[in-house]
Amino acid sequence: MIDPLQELPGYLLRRASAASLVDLNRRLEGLGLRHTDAALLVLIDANPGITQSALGKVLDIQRANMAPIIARLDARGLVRRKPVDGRSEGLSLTGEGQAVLLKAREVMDSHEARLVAKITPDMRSVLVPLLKALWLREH
Amino acid sequence: MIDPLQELPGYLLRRASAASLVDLNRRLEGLGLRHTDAALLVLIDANPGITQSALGKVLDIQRANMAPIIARLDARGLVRRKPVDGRSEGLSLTGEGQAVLLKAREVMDSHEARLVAKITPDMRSVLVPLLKALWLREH
DNA sequence: TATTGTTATACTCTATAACTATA
DNA sequence: TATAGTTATAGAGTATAACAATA
Repeated sequence: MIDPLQELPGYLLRRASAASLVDLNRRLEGLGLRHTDAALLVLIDANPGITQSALGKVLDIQRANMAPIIARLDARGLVRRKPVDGRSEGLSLTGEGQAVLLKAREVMDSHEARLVAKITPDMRSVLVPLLKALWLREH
Repeated sequence: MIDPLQELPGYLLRRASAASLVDLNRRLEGLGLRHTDAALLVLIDANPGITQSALGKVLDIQRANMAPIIARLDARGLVRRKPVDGRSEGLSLTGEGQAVLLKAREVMDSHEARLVAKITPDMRSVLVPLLKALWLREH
């Protein structure tokens, strides 16, 4: 089997990401969360009062797609909505939301640790700046 | 805005991959291909006679999902099927398929070049082994 | 029994358009 | 006019189950 894709960084990036994501979602299953839910809990916790649309901009999720996600977190009692002005609502975590976040952070942290454990210390030292650079849009 | 996700390699991996994939798919649009189609053309070209199920194993696409993808490439006249035994068919590129692959390779190569151009030479030297290592399943 | 290709189907994720109410 | 939230909907991508034909 000749696989010319094996030397393409873009392809490898995609496969590594997909594999990591499957792993993370599997491990979050027990908490009834998807990776996006976990990311949202982290962001709301770090920025109490943040709005749906601001969260959507950070995570590149459109307003229309944010609505049902936040509605679900709200219905589960993890998130609280408090009107900021007449049209937007500031979000914050409930006590239950904070408790779930704690467990989600454990899952995320061990997931990250497993990921980083796969590479050498040399690679580890450039990993974050490397991925941030790859993420940047060209102009 | 405090964003604790910015320091998580797994999160950055996902965002970098998603951004890169959107870019690639946009650039393949003119050829009427998705990134998966392009990957399949590359693999079929490099391994004439390969079967659907073998391709699915390489790309982690299930048999059930391969069927309509190959059927579409066949209907477009890019791929030819030749029975290997009574149940499996060896795939190869038609002349038209090879012509489209040439253009797809141009798109892919420039996409890869743009991606690699975002990072420093230091990072470049470890990029492929780094991503391969991240991709590996733990045991 | 196991494998190849296929169909049907359901679920998630994503994208667009349109509506409301508010600024 | 522009923005925040929402609803509806369509398109991908992905997952499982089941079937026929063949090994």
